[in-house]
Amino acid sequence: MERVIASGSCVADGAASLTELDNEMHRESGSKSSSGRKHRLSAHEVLFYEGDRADRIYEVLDGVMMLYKLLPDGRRQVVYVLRAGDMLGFTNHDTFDCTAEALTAVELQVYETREVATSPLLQHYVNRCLLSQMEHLHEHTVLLGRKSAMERVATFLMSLVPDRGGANCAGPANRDAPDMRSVVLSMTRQEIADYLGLTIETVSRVISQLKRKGLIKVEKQDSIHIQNVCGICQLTGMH
Amino acid sequence: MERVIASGSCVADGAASLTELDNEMHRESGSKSSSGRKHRLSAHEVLFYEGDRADRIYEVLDGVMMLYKLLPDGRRQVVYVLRAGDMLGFTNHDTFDCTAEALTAVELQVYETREVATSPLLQHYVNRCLLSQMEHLHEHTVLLGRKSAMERVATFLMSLVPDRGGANCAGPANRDAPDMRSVVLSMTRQEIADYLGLTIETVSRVISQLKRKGLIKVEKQDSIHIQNVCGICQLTGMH
DNA sequence: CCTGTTCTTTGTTTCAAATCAAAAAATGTG
DNA sequence: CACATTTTTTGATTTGAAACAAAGAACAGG
Repeated sequence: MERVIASGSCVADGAASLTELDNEMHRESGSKSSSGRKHRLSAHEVLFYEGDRADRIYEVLDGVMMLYKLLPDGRRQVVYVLRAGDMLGFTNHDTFDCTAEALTAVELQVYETREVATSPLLQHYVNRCLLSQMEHLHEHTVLLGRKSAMERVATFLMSLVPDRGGANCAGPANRDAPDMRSVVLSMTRQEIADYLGLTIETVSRVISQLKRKGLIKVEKQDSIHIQNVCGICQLTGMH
Repeated sequence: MERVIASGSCVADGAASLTELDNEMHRESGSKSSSGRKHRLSAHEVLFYEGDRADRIYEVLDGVMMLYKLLPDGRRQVVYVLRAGDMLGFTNHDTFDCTAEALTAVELQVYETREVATSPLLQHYVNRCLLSQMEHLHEHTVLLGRKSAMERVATFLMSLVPDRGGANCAGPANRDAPDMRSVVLSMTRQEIADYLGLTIETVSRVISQLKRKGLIKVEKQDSIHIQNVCGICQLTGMH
């Protein structure tokens, strides 16, 4: 992945299949009138660029996306990671303030802006998403402003453990044996680094440290087995 | 100011005077039915603590407030600075996720949660605020994750220059001679440090550097004369 | 106006993470 | 499956900001 400092260009239009029924992933208010189109992205495809005209909002039905911003010299900061149920694309202005890129293959529900304005149900759901994102951003602000590299990585890992790091966790995942969980990162080391405000080398080193301490086991690059959830949790700086 | 790691306790109830008319500071949709109460805080008074039950939301009519979070060991991160027109207190849950403290004397408009639910006008305004805060948090995330100390302070100063750092700037302020502006910080060095993810010493040193370079002049502790807006702007990392 | 307190600045030292460099794994492709 | 490419890991060194320390300014209150 080259770190181009591009901008402009827009949605890579894909198969806009009119899909069956609203998936039951919504924790909130059952069905949300499945009038809209669906949109599919493959991994690392860009949905929209910062500065593009904003005319629709999206709900992640499946897969993982990220929002990021670039500085002119190429430094990147991932500002948000979106998973099933999360919404993206809302803005105060008529342009997007971040670039949205798929981390994995992604399925999206597409809503027109006016569609949101007319549906109170949808509006309510969008609002819930906004508030939940805001809260998460507050938490992430603390991470970036005040936590050590080890604390950042530990916090990141905990956020992937179902029912431990808030709502935003990776898929179904196994919650069988206590203190023995597997999490799927869905991000490269570089993406994790750009999310946690670190370098790729530091992320790698911290993961190695945790491995050496026996707290985690790296199954695949992308998949980490957390041997000791409590141990990791102690390292987040929050306990 | 001692850095207590307290929590609990609640709103220091003050003079809930029923005030005249809606102030005309609202850029949005003229009058917002001035049914509500007003609330006044003096500098460094806490409006609510993280974890307190959330039952009302507030609009800053005058003065400056901050939202912050504490880690158990006392590290603090200021996650947002609120000025006239900004709203605070909305949450996904029934508790606040941050502590809200006045940086200066503050006047607030108080809205009951149900009040917001019933007024479409108010709801619309709250939404605009949410989106604008979100956008600002994204920008601040980049600052905390990727910018140097110098870039952080320069960005902070620019945010206080009217019509240069987005909406969130200090009061009316003078926009007379080009390239000659005075900004009021409304924050101590410690508060700035906790906002920018730095230490008080680093903030002080960077300000001294800017002083030596002749880009700024410190009038009072709290008030900085920006001699060369372009110069500071070049240092934000965004140009 | 003096006096204690708090806040800010400046100097010195330390350290965690960045940078630079290169080997080792993993991944993809003809 | 061998080869080229990308990603990750590990090592050595540098560096920017933190931590520690202390002097100097600003401020509050009697």
